[in-house]
Amino acid sequence: MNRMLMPSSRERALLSRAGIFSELDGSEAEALRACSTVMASGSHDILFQEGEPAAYFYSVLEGYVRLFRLNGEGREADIRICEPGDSFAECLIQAGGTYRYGAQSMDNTVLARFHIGKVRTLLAQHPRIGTAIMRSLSMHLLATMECLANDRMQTAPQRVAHYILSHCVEEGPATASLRLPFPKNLLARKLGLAPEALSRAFSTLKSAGVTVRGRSIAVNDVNTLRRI
Amino acid sequence: MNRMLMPSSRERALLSRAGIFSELDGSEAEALRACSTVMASGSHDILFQEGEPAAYFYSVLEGYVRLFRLNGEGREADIRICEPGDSFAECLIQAGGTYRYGAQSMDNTVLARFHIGKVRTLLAQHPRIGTAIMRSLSMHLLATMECLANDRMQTAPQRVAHYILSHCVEEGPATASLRLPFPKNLLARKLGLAPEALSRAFSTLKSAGVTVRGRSIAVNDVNTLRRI
DNA sequence: ATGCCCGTTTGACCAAAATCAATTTCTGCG
DNA sequence: CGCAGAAATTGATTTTGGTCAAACGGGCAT
Repeated sequence: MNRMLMPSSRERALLSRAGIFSELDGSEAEALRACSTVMASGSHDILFQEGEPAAYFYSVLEGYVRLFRLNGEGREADIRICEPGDSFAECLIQAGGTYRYGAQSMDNTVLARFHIGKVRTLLAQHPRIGTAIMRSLSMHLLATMECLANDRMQTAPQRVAHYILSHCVEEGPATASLRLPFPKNLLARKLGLAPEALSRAFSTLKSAGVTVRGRSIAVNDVNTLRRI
Repeated sequence: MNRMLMPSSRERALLSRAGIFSELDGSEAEALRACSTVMASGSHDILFQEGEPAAYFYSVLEGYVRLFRLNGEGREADIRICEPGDSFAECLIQAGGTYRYGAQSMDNTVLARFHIGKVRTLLAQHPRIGTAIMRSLSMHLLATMECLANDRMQTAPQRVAHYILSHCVEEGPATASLRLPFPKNLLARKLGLAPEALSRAFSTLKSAGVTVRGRSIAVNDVNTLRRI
């Protein structure tokens, strides 16, 4: 069930996690904040479904949200897993009408939602808000294009290796590690894999020096992993 | 080899094919035109490669351009096939630096290229140019998300059926047809399939009433095709 | 300590598409 | 009209990942 939280300084601190604020000055951020509310949702809550009229775009403050498409026969595909700081559905500021995909919380989640009509109106007086949205759209577009390219070009072990290499922290001359901030089934969804396939990919990568313990992943030699 | 064409009223007519102009008024369009040049390129010419410093974004006026990613071992993936009216690389206005993918002409092609730095400067005086770019980015993002979802959720025959249904012109009560504006191997690239797989998908769809003759595709019953 | 539930792993089987090769068809040019 | 080259199709095989089922492990409640 979705619940509204009252505006407060805690809310303001939460809102500052939204990436979209990151290059706005005080008055710009205040104007955008005025179009937003902070809300909480429970794990597995549906935020919106494909085809519903689009009133808001969103930013994840805590937790995870998956964006997905259904087909008419019970199948579905994940399109994107949104993490804290990430926004989604802001493309509807310009491409209006209805939501083109569904959104579901995958955890107890706190989000900001921004009223699309109000934000659209703001852009005339605060063009740098438009710039922030343009940057956000650009980053999402590049990330989605990269995801499509990786799906089309790489095997499951290569996709997992690529993910590890992009997210790990180097420690020694060749070692690195990563702690997943979410369960492995969310990583599987992010990479467009079934959980079984992710598991098998990790198993395959053992011979390339990757060790998995729960959500902790350690890499013995990043150069070996780059050659996968 | 890329060649510059001199500004002329023919060039202006060509430029008006760029979708990005479509909702701009006279002075806005003129300002954007001033940042652009029209160029031609031959089939298979590389427009830019991944990693090169990004100076321009582009709009296809005639012909077709593919956007692609290479991996280090000779494999490549098509990310998008751009058709007349389509723009690409405008995400670099905000997400600067270098090109994130390569672009290649797939036909004798005429394009407009827009100087990124000059367009960025224009946005302060002409915020509706920013709005046009935001709209363009939004459409590209939605299209790429849809493509990713279709790749993940649908078989090859379903992807082809979906393409036909989205592009055909209804004729009778249940019949429809389509003439592909490009060779079938470009359709295969667009759908993320090998040409052999596209051929087999068309063959499978024969039993659903789809007839192919060169680039012409006829559908006996769109409702059957919708059920694929 | 035990039981339950959820997440993960493993095994087996199957389907889909890639890949490789060969053949056929189509298009454009001389 | 014939030919060459490219595009498309067809056949066979391999690879990859999905699906289904079962088992295991970890965390939480009793």
